[in-house]
Amino acid sequence: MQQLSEQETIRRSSLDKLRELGINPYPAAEFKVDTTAQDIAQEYDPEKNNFQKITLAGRIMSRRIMGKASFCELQDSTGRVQLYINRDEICPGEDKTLYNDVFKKLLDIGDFIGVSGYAFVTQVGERSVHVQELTVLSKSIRPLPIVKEKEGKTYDAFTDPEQRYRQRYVDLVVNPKVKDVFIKRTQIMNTMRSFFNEQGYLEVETPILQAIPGGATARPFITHHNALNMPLYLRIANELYLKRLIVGGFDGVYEFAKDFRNEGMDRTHNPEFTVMEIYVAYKDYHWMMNFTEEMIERIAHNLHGKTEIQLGNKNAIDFKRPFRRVTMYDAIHEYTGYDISGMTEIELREVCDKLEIEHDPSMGKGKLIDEIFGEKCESHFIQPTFIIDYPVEMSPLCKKHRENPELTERFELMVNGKEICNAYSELNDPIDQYERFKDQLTLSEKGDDEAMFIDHDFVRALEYGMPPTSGMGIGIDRLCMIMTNTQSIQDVLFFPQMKPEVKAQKDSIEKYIEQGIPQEWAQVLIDMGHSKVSDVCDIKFTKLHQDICGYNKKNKLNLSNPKPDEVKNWLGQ
RNA sequence: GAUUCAGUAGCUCAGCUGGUAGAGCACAUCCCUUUUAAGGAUGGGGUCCUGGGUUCGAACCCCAGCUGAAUCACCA
Repeated sequence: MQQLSEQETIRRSSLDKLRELGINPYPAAEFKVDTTAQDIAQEYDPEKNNFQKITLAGRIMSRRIMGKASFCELQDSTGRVQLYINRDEICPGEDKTLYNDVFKKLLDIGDFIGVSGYAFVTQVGERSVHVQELTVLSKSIRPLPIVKEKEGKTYDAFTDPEQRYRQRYVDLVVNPKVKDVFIKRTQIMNTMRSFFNEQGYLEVETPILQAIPGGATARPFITHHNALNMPLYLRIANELYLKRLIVGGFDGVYEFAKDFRNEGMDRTHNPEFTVMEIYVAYKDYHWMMNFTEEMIERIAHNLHGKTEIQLGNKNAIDFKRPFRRVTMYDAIHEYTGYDISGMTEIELREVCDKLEIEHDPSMGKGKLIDEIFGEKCESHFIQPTFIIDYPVEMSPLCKKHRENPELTERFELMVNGKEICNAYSELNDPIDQYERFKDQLTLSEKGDDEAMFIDHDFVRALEYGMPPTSGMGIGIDRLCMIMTNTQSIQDVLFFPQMKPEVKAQKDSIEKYIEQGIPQEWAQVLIDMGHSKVSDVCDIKFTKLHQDICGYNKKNKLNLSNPKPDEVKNWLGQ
């Protein structure tokens, strides 16, 4: 057990004292709440004299204790409300324990309480609840960081990103704005759901553990199934499974899917992330562009009541339909001056050299074009723009362009210089699909470690016949970042991936005793922060003797100090 | 993976040129009151990230490491 801080020790002793008073600090019974902080803030009207018999519950977030009357702030899921607590009101009889001891001494910031009483307005004009009954609902034995605010200025904010992400529960309690982002995230997903459901499309679930990680180009996470004794991969996409369902006869299917990619982490990448993919039969990518526009416009509108969204303090983005549409070749022409249509791989390499774009022999035509676009064009598309008609090499699951076999019927939606959607007229020609998979195999042999695997079962499904279909995938996390104006993917994920918290390896007390150190002193050594017997033995016995005697005195342990020679013996020196 | 910056009390942070570790909030004891990041008095609380080095002396300088952040690279 780690050494407790003074504040933690005090809270634990408060816990015991509550029990001695016959108060269960963790009661089991339901506590019936009928009012929230928000109700009082929005609907309480002193003239109407409403909210005169109410019960609410939450955490104590601040206290101002005075003689026989106190104020504290109660925070529930909707916000905060001030409570006025009067000694003689909550303790009508002779026994003032509930106020003097329980409220004033044994309760702390962070504790959950339930209160009953009536709403009123204080002399300073703040809407408050006059408490008549107080119930302890749950004791907090670890102090919360205290954030205070006055006139819009925040004091002592809980800001350390590492702690905020690792202990999101604390972040949520003390930084109320954090909650808003996550509420909006759910609103965004709900808007999409109802948009799809209105059209009669079916929300489905497909496997996360896949024998062949398909549907995208990325390095997967690998795991192992013991009973089958075979490797399984966490999905990098769900595309191939959703298309199988279109083969099976659904007209429209969609899934909000957690995908996993074994790649770097940064402001826009988390190893697990959420993608929504939708597939609709008998449609093409033109239809899908219109559909996507309508969806995005509706999301923006439902969230903000308008289609314009301020990003940071520079770009305002307008999601009003229609979005601009630019072919990839035109985009490259626009920003580099080169017309690359019809160019061979060798010519493309020359263009890359002139533009000072790095390339290596493993890159095919598609990858080269992708590099040029990514390097020179992508960042320019701030307002929502569909980039359409990608080269065939970089889109192995996409149908060839109806007019130009070098291209595919694909679009990506760029917003604020970042891609958020990807969509195709889906490739449904099984023979073409098989050939494209084989091309991927060649790429992989050339050294591209992200090229796709061949999914023979998927080809078999296509052989049975898939109707013309258009599909679209959208990164929910990045969409949320744009829609909530946040800069980091960690801000839209409750629990972003972190490096594990490092815990020093500790030897147990038994190991100290085995070494020959008496139990009481072994405990002292552990309390002093020594974690390894071997390390302790390396300390000079004279120094250690001084240290432990000092510790004994300082902490008033009342142990009788050992002699230096005894310490020497413990350590085997 | 590279570069830069950072790590001091429960939280936010100060600590000058190397010389006895500080403030506000939180906590404890007390005073007082329908108060507003309440106020007043007193008090407790520290592995100055870790390990080496330089020095009479290191929170501070040097080296190495750990952790985090930002930027870049990788990655749709």
